[in-house]
Amino acid sequence: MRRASIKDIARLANVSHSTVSRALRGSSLISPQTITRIRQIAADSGYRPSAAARSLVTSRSATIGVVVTSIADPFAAEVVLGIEDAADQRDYSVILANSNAQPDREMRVVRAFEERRVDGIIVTSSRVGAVYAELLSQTRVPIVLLNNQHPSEFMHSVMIENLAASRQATQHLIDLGHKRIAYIGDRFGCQSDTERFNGYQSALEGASLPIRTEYVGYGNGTSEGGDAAMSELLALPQPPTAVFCYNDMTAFGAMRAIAARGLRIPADLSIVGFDDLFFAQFAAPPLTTVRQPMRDMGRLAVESLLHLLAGTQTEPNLKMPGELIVRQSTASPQENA
Amino acid sequence: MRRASIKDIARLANVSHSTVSRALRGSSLISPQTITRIRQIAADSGYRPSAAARSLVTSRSATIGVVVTSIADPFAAEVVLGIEDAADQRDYSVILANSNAQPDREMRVVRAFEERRVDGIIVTSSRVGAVYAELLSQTRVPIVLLNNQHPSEFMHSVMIENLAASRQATQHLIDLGHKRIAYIGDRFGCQSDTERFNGYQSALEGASLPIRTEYVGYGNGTSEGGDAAMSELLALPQPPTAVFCYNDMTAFGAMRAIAARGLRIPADLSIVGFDDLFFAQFAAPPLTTVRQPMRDMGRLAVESLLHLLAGTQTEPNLKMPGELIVRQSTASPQENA
DNA sequence: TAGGGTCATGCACACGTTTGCATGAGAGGC
DNA sequence: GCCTCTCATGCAAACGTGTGCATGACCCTA
Repeated sequence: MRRASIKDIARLANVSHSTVSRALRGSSLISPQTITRIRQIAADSGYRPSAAARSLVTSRSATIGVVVTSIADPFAAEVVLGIEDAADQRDYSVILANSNAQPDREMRVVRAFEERRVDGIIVTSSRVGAVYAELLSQTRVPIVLLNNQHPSEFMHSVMIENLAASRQATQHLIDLGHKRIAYIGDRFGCQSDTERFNGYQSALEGASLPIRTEYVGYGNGTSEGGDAAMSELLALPQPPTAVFCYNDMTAFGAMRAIAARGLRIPADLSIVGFDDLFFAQFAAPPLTTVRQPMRDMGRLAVESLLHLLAGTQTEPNLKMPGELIVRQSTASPQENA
Repeated sequence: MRRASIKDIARLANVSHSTVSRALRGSSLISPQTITRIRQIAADSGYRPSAAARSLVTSRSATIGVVVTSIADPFAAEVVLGIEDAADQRDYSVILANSNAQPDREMRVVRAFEERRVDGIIVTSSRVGAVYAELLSQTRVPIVLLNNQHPSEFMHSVMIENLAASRQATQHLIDLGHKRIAYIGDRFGCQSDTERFNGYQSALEGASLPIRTEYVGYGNGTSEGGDAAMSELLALPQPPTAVFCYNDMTAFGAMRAIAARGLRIPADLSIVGFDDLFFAQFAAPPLTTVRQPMRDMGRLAVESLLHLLAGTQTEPNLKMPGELIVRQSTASPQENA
């Protein structure tokens, strides 16, 4: 059986379908009694307006498309939670797509978004290159990038304040008395990595500590990468006493490599992560890390997008502050180290 | 500027818009030359068919709605990854909605799905009660429940084989020589909890071990719940030597409670979880647990839904096997225990 | 009582697609 | 040369909603 349409309601109420349309939208053209009467009938018959028909005539879909590399990435999941929450409050729906960092998949995703006429797109932590950025910019849909890894001035963005946060995290290690501080980054050199490395470097320089190239390890943002990079650092003749990691996943891998060699955290080595994933507090020991306000960043991305849609003027490039969360993976270095 | 429509393409190609429609869909009514010519023109002008217009006439939206309690829940995230992957392969899009277990939010979600005329709905790990189930069953959209907590025969479902998996997990502890084995469940007594408890009970009975009520703790599926329940177990005059937890989050909380008292895992206590969340391997020590094939369950839910849509006959209630993953959180009990 | 003004409602078109049916052009058989 | 058949294409309606404009009822004023 067909779903009830606006015309069915009109027949039941002995009015024209335009009156029903206006009544349901609360138009001031319709008398209050008619409005309540029609609304009652609509509710009784379980009427649901067709979003497709509406968007066909209004050319707005009340839908935003969200691209993540993988929703199984806890960072992305938290961001999407914030996005969906903010979208829901404004009666927007969220279409989710995983890119898996596969170029062909990215293409399909954008195409699907265009066909569905999403009102806007939010892309989180994209690592895909210039080609994709160009593709995105060609589509006429407003776009907000969240922690994007390819700077592009013409788009709106929400970013974490990488430099200041990394400097603070490194300073924390310096304050504890560490002098041999390593950094495990992301070998693909995305923007976050560059900025976090700069913060690390800046803190060391501020403390007149040397930047030793052998203390700069290269992971890939995953635990495996952190494990491998940490293993190399530990094989050095004079290993570091503290390590600042590009992100928590890298830190988890590093911690595993440390434990595998029978070393203790923080007695033998201090570790600092970045993100404050939910699991950071359950690591052994609980991980000192920089908290990214992931949900708020998601919410902010939605607000930024809606401003873009409404045409209201706003700051296009938003920076959110990170917050250092000190737990038990950091301590002063041992005397004999 | 308006997006190019099928009529714009028709004008460019000097044909009627119906010919364009058929050509793009590859109808055999249109000559091959015309098809390639029209497709070329459409590609050149960046034409994207309007999903809204199409779904208006076909009354199919190529969209499935997914309800999760929270996408930040790692279990839900993995499931959704599988869902989105399978959906993408069939050219379906996924609309994601978080219920946060709030009844009013549930209502809004279902309403939004109905308005968007989703072809089907997948609900994962729903804990909401009979009212919601009734609401769901009233909507005429096909529904597949994944690890649902309220048995309802009339709907399709994908479930983990709780009983067998729990029995196996408990048997693993029995095989290690444990005799005082506790279970930390979910106080809200959802279906998964009941089934897992039954598996635990069945294994103990098989080994002629007594079921001691003081060894049945009540968490709530979160780490806090596990922490509290474990604390009570440890306060017993004769604490257990092994604990089987309702899920990994509960196990993480239990491990924290154990560590807080200076006890060691697995020397003093063995712990088994359920889910095999990504983080289980990084716990201290890495957690022995039952793996749920979360992504495959998500994929299967999509296939089940599409069968439902196509009207093809299939098994409505699918059960997936769990797999015991033995890591380092379980060992034989100490002699003096 | 005629005219103007306000208010509530209806008419008809538009949005972009799919699809049943009609149409027109050839080709082939008688 | 006419009829029929096939093949490629066009016409027009339909899906469900929003909205500019017209319409009709009613009231008020002169």
